Amino acid sequence: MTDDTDALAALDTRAAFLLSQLGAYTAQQFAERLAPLGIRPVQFGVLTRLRNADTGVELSQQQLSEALGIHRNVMVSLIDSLEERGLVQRGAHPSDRRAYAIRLTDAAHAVLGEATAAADALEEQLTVGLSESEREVLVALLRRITVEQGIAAGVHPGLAG
Amino acid sequence: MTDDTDALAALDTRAAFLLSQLGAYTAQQFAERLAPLGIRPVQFGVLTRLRNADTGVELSQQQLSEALGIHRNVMVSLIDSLEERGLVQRGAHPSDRRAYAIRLTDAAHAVLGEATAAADALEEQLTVGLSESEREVLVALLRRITVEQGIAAGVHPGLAG
DNA sequence: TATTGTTATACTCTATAACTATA
DNA sequence: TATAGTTATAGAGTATAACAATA
Repeated sequence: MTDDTDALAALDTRAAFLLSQLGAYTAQQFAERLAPLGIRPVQFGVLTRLRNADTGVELSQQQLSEALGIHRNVMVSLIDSLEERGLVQRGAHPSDRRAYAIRLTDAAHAVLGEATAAADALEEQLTVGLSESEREVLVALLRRITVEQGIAAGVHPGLAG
Repeated sequence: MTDDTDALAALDTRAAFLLSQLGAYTAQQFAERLAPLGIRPVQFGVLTRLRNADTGVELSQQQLSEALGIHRNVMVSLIDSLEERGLVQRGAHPSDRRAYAIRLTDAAHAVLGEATAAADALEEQLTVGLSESEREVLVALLRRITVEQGIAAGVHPGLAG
């Protein structure tokens, strides 16, 4: 075994490198699968957060920013793009005249369905070589790391502003 | 359980989301650990590739670009910055007068030692909650995914140009 | 006085094309 | 004719500061 092979093998035995490498690959693949729907992963995150809100609860841009770890300045153009795309509407906020109440349109629910199917397909693509129990072991280990590292559920650092 | 909790839990049961989330976090942590050394992850990749080269083999910028999946235009300023930092030198290429032979300096070997220590510390930080056998299971599963997806060993998509 | 949404600015990254010198 | 290195340019993304309206 040459020095070169040793060193390359060493990279592949580091969880840190593999996580970073696979994370970038996965994000790229997801972006490509979302592209035909006209949205990017960060916009999918906004739409998902809005869908997950309890019925009757009005989310402002500020609340969306905090929930997703995105700066409120960035949220402005993000909501702009979603509004132009016809996926959200800026409505009057019931209790704060400074804020907007961001609401999903019917078109957004349709797009969310297709985006969820894209996420399912990607999950299948990534774990095609694993048995169901292996997939569960992987997810359990990854979840334990996120908990240990204090990463909030559903908050993606790569989308942070 | 509310709709909100269901949906958040669902994100955390997707290997794809966890990989993307943890990958971004890991890359961020590594960048922060490298910052005191005055280099970024992509520069660490270049230095590592140079160190891994067989003794006597001269690597050109073009060869580095191909090995790391970075565009050659980007490699120019990358080598510029490493040269200004005193970590590499552009020497005459022995067999091609169009190309440079990129060589590591003594300072680079020192920095590589510290960077490797930083990578070790990050590996420890990420896997502190896992037993040694759990860490091995995780690495084995991640490696199988990279092989299945056709991701070349040591090539990081996030550094691609 | 603090907060919501907004805009402007600058800085970094990235993607593309084109140029030169050599092969 | 193709390749190695370089430069210029434009676009995207990000970070900071500041502003008007409202709390």
